[in-house]
Amino acid sequence: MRLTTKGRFAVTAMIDVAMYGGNGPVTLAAVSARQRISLSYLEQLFGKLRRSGLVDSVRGPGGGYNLAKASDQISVADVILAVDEPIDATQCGGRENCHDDHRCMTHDLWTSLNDHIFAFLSGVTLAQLVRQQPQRGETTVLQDHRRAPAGAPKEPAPEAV
Amino acid sequence: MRLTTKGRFAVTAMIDVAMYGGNGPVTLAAVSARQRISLSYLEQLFGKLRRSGLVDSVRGPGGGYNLAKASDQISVADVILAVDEPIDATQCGGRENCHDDHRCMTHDLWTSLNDHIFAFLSGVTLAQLVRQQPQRGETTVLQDHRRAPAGAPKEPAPEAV
DNA sequence: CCATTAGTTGACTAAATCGTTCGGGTATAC
DNA sequence: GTATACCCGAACGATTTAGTCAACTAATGG
Repeated sequence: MRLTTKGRFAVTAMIDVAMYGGNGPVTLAAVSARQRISLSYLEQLFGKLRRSGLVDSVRGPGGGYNLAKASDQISVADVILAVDEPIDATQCGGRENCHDDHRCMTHDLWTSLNDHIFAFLSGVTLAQLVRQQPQRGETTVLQDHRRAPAGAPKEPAPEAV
Repeated sequence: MRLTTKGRFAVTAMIDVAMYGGNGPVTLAAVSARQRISLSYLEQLFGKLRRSGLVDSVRGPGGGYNLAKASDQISVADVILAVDEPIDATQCGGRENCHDDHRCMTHDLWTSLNDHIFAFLSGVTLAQLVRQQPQRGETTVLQDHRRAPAGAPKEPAPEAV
């Protein structure tokens, strides 16, 4: 399980679709405007989300994206797995990587870690996240994931662990 | 909390120091040879680990690195935080990023996520990891984190989540 | 039918990060 | 004073990130 900003973008966009998808498909242009994510980047992400079966696309005017499943059936882990490719192919028991025939020392650690994080993220659904949102009427901005400019004052954000 | 292979390298190396540091400092050259990590990369990582107070260095012949604290006082989270810079400076309550005065939608999600992962990694100490290792005599290879070659058969590793 | 809307695809880019290599320093033990 | 080992920084190729551009296809509305 890799954790980058890419997954955050995808989750943010999916929440947006979940929130605004009540009446008809949500267009990526609308998501882009609301969440300040580049349209083309969203296209890339939703291409993966669609191929992973998390969203359905409707082409033509009035088209856009719908969640393929109910929002309580889509977990954060699903979204992140769809867009973030797996971190590592080095399976220790395997062939080329671990030389000699020694067993990988950190194998158990990372297996356990991955399992734990995955379990946690699998337990968080889009529905839960939507429910947490303050239901303001119009364009609720989620979060700007863009990196702060280099010269910005660097007070440590408590959540930026 | 960012999760990349960089942190894995650092943890692997720290486990090596914990295991072989019984009698005197451990040289990075030895770690490099045992764990197949580039010496210069180790130097970079241990520079950060030293500045974070996780290891002490001894210069000159017979020198090397010692753990600055007992191995049960150093957590995986400590190591990863030392070498992996924080993923994101976008603190939602903040200035430039979230426009208007809306609160960040995913703020709670990522705070909770970070806390959870951080708590998990904080609970895993080097001592626990060392204890898990099969105590073979000589050079126990931990794990080769290098990416598998492009053409390799892509059977999905169960732990590569 | 046909123009418009909107998804789909692919190539291409700048920047950042990753892992590594190189070349020089500086402190210390022998 | 020389070998050892930490220390520092520059540079590099490969990969990932985030974003742009352009061409294409499908479906709707008039």
